[in-house]
Amino acid sequence: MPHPARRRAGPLPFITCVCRYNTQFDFCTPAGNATVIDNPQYKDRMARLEKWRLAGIDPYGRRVDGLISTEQARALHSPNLEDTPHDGGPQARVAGRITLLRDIGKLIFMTIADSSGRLQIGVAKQILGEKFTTAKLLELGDIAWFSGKIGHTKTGEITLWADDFGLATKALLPPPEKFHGLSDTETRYRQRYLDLMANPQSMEIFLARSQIVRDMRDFLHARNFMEVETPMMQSLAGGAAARPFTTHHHALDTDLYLRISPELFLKRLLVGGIERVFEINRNFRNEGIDTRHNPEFTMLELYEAYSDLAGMMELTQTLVAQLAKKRAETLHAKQPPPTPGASGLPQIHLPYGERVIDFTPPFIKKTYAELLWQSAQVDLLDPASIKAGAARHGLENARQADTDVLAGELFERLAEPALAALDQPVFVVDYPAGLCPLTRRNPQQPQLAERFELYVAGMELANAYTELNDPLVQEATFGNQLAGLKEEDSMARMDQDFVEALRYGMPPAGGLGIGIDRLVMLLTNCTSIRDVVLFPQLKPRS
RNA sequence: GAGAUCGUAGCUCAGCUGGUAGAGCAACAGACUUUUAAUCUGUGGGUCCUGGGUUCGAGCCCCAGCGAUCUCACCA
Repeated sequence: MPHPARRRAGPLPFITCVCRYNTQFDFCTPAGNATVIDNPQYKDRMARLEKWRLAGIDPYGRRVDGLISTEQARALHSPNLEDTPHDGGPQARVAGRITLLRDIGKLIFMTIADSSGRLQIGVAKQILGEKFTTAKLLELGDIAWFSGKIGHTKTGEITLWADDFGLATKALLPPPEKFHGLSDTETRYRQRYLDLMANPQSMEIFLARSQIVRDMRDFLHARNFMEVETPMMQSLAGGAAARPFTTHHHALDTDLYLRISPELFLKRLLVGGIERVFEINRNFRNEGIDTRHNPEFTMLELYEAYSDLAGMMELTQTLVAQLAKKRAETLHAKQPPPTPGASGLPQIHLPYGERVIDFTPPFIKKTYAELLWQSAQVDLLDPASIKAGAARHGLENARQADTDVLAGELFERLAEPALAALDQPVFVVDYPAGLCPLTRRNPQQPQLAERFELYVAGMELANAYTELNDPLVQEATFGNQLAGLKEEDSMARMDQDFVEALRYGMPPAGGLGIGIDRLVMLLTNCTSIRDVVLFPQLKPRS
């Protein structure tokens, strides 16, 4: 089986060899990396590495059996200190990175960190015997395992008294400063591993993110949704309005786009008979980067046959409130809630930046028209009023542009800031139809579409609608878009295959998208998306 | 795209009106059997982001560039 050629990025020189699959692999040597060579502590640690080798120990060890987490080890100690002897309760074996080291002669206290937390290790010459000399070689940043009895010190710190240990991995570069951690934002993002090892708060955010996504999947599976994966490389980037990234497939000699939305493929699955379907995965949009936008971001998108906007609203509210409740309980286990429940009803409060968001359902519901009227004194259903409002507020394209587009601009400029001031999630409903080419229109008021967006702290968190399943209307809408918009706006590209799928019949359905990164931001009190994306996109270092 | 702020030791940060580059942690040498950011004694460590300019003299002032953060703009 042929292997794809792999190349490691970076400024290092490459040595190319031919492996037995007759495929070229590149390996980089550390020799060319000036920043490493110039670091004097690197040389000191290289010397230490040799000492391990001279002691007959491979500084890059192998598998370690019988490990428990530091959290489990800690739990082996009885809650009452006196019930476990200070110098020896149950036997345990733990492993982790050495984050603190206090050498006081014939006794060394180390603090090791694993993904569950931290634990103090007592390394005493009296207990460890001859191996103590080797243990003295351990330094900050090394990864090691320790066996011993769980006890405590006279100050009450739960401690594993090591009777055996091993070096798992030697660290050749020093870890970040032990007390202040790593605060340089650029290094935190570019070398996230340093952030994770030095800043427990950062680790906690990504653990929380993982838990949130997992709970979301559980929630959807409980409602009989089926998870799927649809193409990320599409020959037409549809389902949203955004500039796509372009790439090229050599064998097919064809340009492809990274998807900006999975929508049109998920709806094809509705046609195929998958009645409840969801996907949690990346979308890619070639647009600006700021505290709320990363070029690749994770979306939950789901479709439910025989449902509609109201169904999506119930699902969204239940899901978001449930996730927020769990998060609040986690936080409140550590510290009391920011505000006490006022009315005796269960309250779900989470801190966000300077304020506290109340996720207690039901969420507020406001119509697009009423928000537009309050903020811009414009009547959504009166084109003349919109035109006048656009002119009044100095929109450049007030004369020629479509009134729904103008209303959308006024809404973003004037109504969204007002939404940002609210400390509760808000459903904005009844969007102008011209802004919703994939949405079913309101039968009573055809100018409006059956769509909502959920705003929290001024962020668009969710977007949902009653799906348009009439192929004739869909084709006409695509056609109108095609006529009116620029080439680079991908909604303007007619997806004939999708329209054909609709002709076979797509059940009436509700559809929903939730921005996972933004949801995690809200639930973990992060005001920048870069703090909830492990490796956010930054400019390459020159 | 515009503005503001920032870039100094491995890390966290000082640096006065422009006058020989500083601290803590980390490192190195040593002491220490209950520490908790251990402590104590001693030592070494710098492309002050890069390139120009002004000046007798620039970490500091000026210009340009690179990178970052935030705000605004763009983004249905």
